[in-house]
Amino acid sequence: MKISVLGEGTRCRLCHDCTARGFAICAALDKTELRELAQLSRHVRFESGATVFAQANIATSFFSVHAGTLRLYKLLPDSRRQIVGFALPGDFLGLPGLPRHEFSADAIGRVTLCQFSKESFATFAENRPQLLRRMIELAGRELARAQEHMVLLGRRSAEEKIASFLIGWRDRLSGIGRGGEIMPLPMKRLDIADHLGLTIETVSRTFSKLERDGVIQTFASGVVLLDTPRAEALSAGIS
Amino acid sequence: MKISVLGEGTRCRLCHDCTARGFAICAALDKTELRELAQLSRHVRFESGATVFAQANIATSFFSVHAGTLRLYKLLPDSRRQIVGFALPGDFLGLPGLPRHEFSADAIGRVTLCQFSKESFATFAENRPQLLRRMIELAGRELARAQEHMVLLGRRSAEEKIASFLIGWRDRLSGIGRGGEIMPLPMKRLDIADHLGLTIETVSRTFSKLERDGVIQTFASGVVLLDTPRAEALSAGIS
DNA sequence: TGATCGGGTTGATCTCAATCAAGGACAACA
DNA sequence: TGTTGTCCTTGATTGAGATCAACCCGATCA
Repeated sequence: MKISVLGEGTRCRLCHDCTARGFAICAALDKTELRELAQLSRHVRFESGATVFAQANIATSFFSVHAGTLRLYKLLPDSRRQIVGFALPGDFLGLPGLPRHEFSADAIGRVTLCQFSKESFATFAENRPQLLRRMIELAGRELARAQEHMVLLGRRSAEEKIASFLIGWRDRLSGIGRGGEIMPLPMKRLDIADHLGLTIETVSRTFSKLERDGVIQTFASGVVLLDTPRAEALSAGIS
Repeated sequence: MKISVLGEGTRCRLCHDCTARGFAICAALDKTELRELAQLSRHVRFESGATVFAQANIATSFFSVHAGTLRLYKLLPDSRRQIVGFALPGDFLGLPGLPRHEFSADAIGRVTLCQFSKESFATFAENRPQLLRRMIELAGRELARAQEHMVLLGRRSAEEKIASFLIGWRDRLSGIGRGGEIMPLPMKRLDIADHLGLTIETVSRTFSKLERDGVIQTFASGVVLLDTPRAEALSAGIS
């Protein structure tokens, strides 16, 4: 496995001016606690395509995404794949109470994470209601996102799916201060297809259609929303 | 709204020999706390079809299901519907951190719930790590279920969807001690369709096919799994 | 310079589930 | 007893997206 642990010296510096701290689990902690938690963590890096953890394996760690994007997915025995989400900086991976990983996670491009042993994190959190409440909050937000995605998978057309995906991605990026004219899409067409319950061909055709209709413009570096109201209408299911 | 609040006298009796207590959040509480929490709750009853709360409304209460089944669903503006789940006794409804209801909930048959004001529940939970951890656990379990459902919606055939649904329903019922030869399905065909991303006709046809193939047998009162291994194989995606 | 490869696009055809349409079973009720 | 309404089933047809197939483009490399 392509995993490299960064040196001890890097640890605190990373935590100190961590760009993800505002939205990560750490937001619930004061300075002292932050330092204490940093002692329990190690920073790990994964190169593009590397698997951080695999579905059904015993989960021994929690992770907090520091930089990069991950795809989180479940596989069926015949290798059909459903990407249940993409993780961005600030996202917390792992759930107390479930002994095994519920999905696999791998890096899209280079990724760095804070890794905590489940036990030590649990001990640390045990009597810190503020941190526990923060975990509930993050879990709730994740659950809301999952439910919204069920609507997409169960009840939307291909065009609506792509539009929803783009609007949702834009919102997530701007939520972590990465908004901008041109929106990077680090994942491949196949990832998008497996996220939206489509095939790669349908994704490609739908991008082409949206471009032909003047809703978006695609570049190697990402996508620009030309007709945001139209995209938002499609995303909302008005049409 | 068809809502009736049960008398004060009923309150404690219900809590005392509550059939859902073992799997509800209350499982995290000791006797004293349980009594204290009971003070904050009121028991409410909804008749079949009544709406407990509606999507996008301000959430002022949390609920814990005491008896009955609810459908939890999201609507698109043009009235397409996705049922994101069914709630059973022990399920907790509502999430701290989100001001509005993320979905609507209504009763399938008669339902009774424990209702808590969000504020008083939050105050009660504030410094009870055990309760907070229990909430994380329940949220995590719910999230895992949501992700499994995404696989179903995005990557499974109609036949696999129905088989998965039946197996999942069986497991949930047995998880709350309601397992049995004949499995009641309180929801209508349309509910199943809107849960699985199908139409009512496809659900009906697929039930017929599974019955023709000797996998299930349907009765007015529910369904019997005749060929469980076959149903489980379909459910797992092996076929 | 050409060969190879991964990722993406586009066209032709097929298929599974949606849609359209009709009718059956059963309960509630006048 | 017939009427109405709800829920479910079944058949015929359609259509959105899957599948099959070909090709494009840029990067890498011999």
